[in-house]
Amino acid sequence: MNSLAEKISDSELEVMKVLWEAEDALPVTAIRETLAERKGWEATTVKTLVARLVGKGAVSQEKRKVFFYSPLISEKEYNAWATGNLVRRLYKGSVKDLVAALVSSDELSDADIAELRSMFVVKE
Amino acid sequence: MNSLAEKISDSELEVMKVLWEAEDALPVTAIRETLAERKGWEATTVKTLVARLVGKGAVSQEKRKVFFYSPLISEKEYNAWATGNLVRRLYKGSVKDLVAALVSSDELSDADIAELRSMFVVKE
DNA sequence: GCGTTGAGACTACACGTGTAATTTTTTGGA
DNA sequence: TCCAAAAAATTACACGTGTAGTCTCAACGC
Repeated sequence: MNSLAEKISDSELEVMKVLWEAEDALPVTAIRETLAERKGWEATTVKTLVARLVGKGAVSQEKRKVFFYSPLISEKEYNAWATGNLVRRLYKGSVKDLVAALVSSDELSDADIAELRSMFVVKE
Repeated sequence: MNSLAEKISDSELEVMKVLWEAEDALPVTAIRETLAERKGWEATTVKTLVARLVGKGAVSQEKRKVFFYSPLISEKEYNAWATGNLVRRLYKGSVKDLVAALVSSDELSDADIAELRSMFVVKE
């Protein structure tokens, strides 16, 4: 997300998720079906969102019989960027502060904590 | 943030930060001065943001000689909520996935990792 | 008492977002 | 070849946000 793609909105993110789940490029009809089911959105709504994502450079379109769309940024990339954003916004850039906040909040189950601990122990 | 306060925008968050840093309620002039310095904002801009925060229930105003403002939600509370949001939005609610993503991205220095590890080891 | 000054209220305005309807263009089948 | 149905483009519209300007009213100093 080297400033290539502008900010992705909540609704747009839902579209990205559909594209990320697919191994291949998808026609808008496929996206639309998934999102009709998942979010109850109308076909034109989905079209609008896809168009905006293309405009933002987050999705590419390829003209076959019909337009096929694929993500230009990966989920990993986007998540890392968005998470970094949060860390900067709320924790002055300190990832440690973020994790500390998570640990000290009630958001984590004991199982979560155990898993985290094992991550850090195992992790070289 | 039991739906008491609606979403706080980026600019509004800057105001909240000023209020969080103060131990006491602040008149708008104080907020304004800090933000003029910090962000270059005009007095009326700050007023607007403060008013919106009051409208959202995130800040209370108290009439003294002049209005004094104090946060109705704490930084901890807000951060926990916003972080939880991110976890839900991007990591299907799995905090572990978030931390795993952080660890496997290049966002963490070795020192960060070491600190995190010690957090988990010490932490009962 | 009256005017100046600063606080607060009201207004502004463009751009992004959520959510679509309507219009136009293709295209495959009769 | 011409039409219907699907795909794409264009248009819509209200609400939130960033960023202020202007108007009004009260209080303090002369």
